[in-house]
Amino acid sequence: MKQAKSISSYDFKEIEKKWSNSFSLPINTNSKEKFSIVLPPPNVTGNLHLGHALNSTIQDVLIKYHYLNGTRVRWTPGTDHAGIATQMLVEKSLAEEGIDSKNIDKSELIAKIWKWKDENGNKIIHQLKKLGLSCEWDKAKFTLDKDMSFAVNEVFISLFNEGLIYKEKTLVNWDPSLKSAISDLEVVSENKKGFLYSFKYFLVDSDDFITVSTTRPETAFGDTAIAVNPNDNRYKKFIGKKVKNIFNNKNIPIISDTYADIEKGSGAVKITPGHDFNDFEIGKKHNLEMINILNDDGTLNENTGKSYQNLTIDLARVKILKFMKDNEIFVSEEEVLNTIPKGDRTSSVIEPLLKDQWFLDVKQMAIESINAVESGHISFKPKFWENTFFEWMNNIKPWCISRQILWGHQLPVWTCKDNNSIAAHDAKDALKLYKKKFGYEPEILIRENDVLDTWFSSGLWPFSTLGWPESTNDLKDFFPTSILVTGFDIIFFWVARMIMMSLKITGKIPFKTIYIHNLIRDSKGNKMSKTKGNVIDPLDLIQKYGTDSLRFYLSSNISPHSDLKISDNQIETSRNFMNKIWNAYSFIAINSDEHIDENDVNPITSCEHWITFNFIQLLDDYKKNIEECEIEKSALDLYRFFWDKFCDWYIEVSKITIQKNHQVSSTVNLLQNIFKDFLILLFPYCPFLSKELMHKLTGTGDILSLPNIDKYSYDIDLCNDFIKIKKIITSIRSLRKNLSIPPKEKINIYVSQEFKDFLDENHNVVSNLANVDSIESDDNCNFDLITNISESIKVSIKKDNDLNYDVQINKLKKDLVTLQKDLQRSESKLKNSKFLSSAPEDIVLREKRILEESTEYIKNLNNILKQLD
RNA sequence: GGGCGCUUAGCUCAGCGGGAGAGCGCUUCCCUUACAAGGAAGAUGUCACAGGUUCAAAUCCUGUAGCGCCCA
Repeated sequence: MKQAKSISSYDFKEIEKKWSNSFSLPINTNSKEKFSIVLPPPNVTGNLHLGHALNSTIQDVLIKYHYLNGTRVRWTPGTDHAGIATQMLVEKSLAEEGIDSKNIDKSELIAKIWKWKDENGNKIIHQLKKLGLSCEWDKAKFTLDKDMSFAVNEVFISLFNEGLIYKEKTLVNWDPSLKSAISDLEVVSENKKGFLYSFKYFLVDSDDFITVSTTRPETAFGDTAIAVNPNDNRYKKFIGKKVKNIFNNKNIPIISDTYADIEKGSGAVKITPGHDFNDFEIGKKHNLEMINILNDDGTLNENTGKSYQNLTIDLARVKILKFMKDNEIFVSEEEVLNTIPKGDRTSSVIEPLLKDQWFLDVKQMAIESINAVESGHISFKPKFWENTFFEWMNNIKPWCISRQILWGHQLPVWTCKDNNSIAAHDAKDALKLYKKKFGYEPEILIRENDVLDTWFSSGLWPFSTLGWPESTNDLKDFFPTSILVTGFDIIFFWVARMIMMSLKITGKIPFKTIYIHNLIRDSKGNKMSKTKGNVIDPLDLIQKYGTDSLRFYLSSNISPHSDLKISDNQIETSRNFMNKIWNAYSFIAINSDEHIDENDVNPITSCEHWITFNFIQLLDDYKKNIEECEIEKSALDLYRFFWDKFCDWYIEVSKITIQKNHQVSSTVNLLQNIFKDFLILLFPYCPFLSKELMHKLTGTGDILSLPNIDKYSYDIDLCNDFIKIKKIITSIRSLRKNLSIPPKEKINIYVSQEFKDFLDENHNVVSNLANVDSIESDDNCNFDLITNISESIKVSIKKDNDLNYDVQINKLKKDLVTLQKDLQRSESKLKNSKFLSSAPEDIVLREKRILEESTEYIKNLNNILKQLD
């Protein structure tokens, strides 16, 4: 062995510092193949969390792999303006300074939000960059960029002109703290203990009454009917009559509708069309009056009378219950679990409220999206997510796209006094178009104040980021994109809307594959949340274990069926793997000259043939798995190949070859080459370590294409020889262990003459790796042996009375039992004529082989055991 | 209430029609000159339960139970 060079130890921090920001990929100009991804834009308010790390690592593995495979790749990053979240955040920080945002001029507040964005909005991008991603950072977009906004307007105008975007006064989800409408998707249900109150409505001029139940007694001010089921014998006689609503002094009708469930409660239900989505439908059907009883901030309004006006709902509820009791119409209260709708951003209780809002009719777009998935033009991976997608798309409702907040894309709609509206890019255009459309000059055109739902602009992301509506080369080359990688939580919010928008606006699918990955949970399986205080910061993990370790951990532990429970142990396993690779490089470095000859890769020893064969196999599986997006399988293959094969056997055998053989250059060259090519395969997963070691090995950190596999060759017979050698080495070590022979003590072993001839050629390997002195034939030996036997390999050492054979005997006995089971199974299978006629030939042959081998094996084992007893 | 997913070694999870696997943990031995973040040799399972299909089921089908998620 050559003189040891000074070898540093694995220090990921140094490596990461050295190679940070060096992962932009040169363009594969010659390729016609294209592979493109758009990064799900994180919110500008965001901080890097493990979900981002997982999400972007998956994409990075795919991008780097496809790049190495010679494809032209494009990965566009960017950020989302996150309307509600960002505005709330800025308002909160203003409040901390003692400034109430309500007292600030609108344009001033918008300016403050922009200032915040300019100062803090790139934080998440900087954090993402730490991961070593091959995004095209210089092409990063922000959803409020000029060109993105232009695209938004363009889409809006087109949908508006088609009549799909319209304004309607209807019941919407109203967030009283935001004073804005939100979409049904942004409402989350929360279970909470509450009460179901029952009270009486007396019929007009009668002592008869109907009992109704509600969890929201204060809405009685808005009750405009009582519904009973037409088949309910108790109430049939009341249908068409009226009850007196003493809360709003109206006589309200008793209507007949199957909506009232005979079995439920009293069977009669109060109808509040102004504050309940179901009741709203009933109200429309029966032409009922709709009374709004709430102010925009959620307090009661003038329609509830002076003594209730401006009370909060909680206070009003207490008061109205007292009123019911005082007036002897209160019947009962019962504790129940009810679902409270809350805003996903604000956690405020959401009120259904009658409001003028803008909607996008997505029904037809949804049908076309379903078709695209059903026909296989777009496919989900794992496929079962398609069901979730279909379920939602089949029940889709018009999308409320207007928000009464400041931060976002202002609706490009101008309205005249006479309520005619026109959509346009700017006021000048609007005027021109208005005249053209309506045939006269409007008195004054006023732009809508509302801004669009944030998801409207992100719905255009796959094509707007590539330059649409301009017909750019990027759009031509990289749209539709190849794959979308995202979490299941935004299938409805984002994925579905991108599909709808893309099909509608461009006539093309936005992406061919949707790769849905799961969540990352804490080690106990709990969802990470700030309130629980169990959030693990990926940057902390990077600090502790290194970026490559985190990336390798994440990409090798994805599971399509279950969430990923973060585990320090497993990250450590990845870190150990990095260290192993580093150290293997040290070994190679110590034993190699300055340069590597990339063409000298002819295997000589059986081990070299074997490792070459295995590397070719690895590359094959690796490509197949990544192309199927099963990056965790490739990661595991890399691990197994490198640790179990490359290090445990190939390096160990190479040591012997290098030590014993003076002509080592071919050995070292092959070692270097396979290691170098392994680094290429590692690169998509662990870019820092790969680049560093590539740099050390070749003098350049360039990793530009997948290994050229054609230069490798192997002889399968020699591969099989090495498998035999491995087995005998293991067998000797096992025997040594079972007999408690110290590892350092050299032993003589005895094998069959035939096997001895085979081993002679490989004497060095066996004697070194099993610490064997001599290998003799057992044919004519005149003393007792103790034997280890496995499959066709039998190895013995001389019996020595100082040794204890019990462990070995027990092992052999145990083996015997297992073998007898195997034998029985094979026998019964082969006796079965149906098995012989139905099973495929290779299975039958294998069964026959097992039978033969285990028979022979058992015979030998029995003989040996007999001798030992 | 509707839908989806899961149940395999002590723990975390692969495998998804033909001889039960990995990592961590565990046992024993070894600081052997790439690596103790390491090496060697091991132990460990009615593959949730019950039926069915099949020559053959952890794997496919049906049902049951438990856990989790989504929608209402």
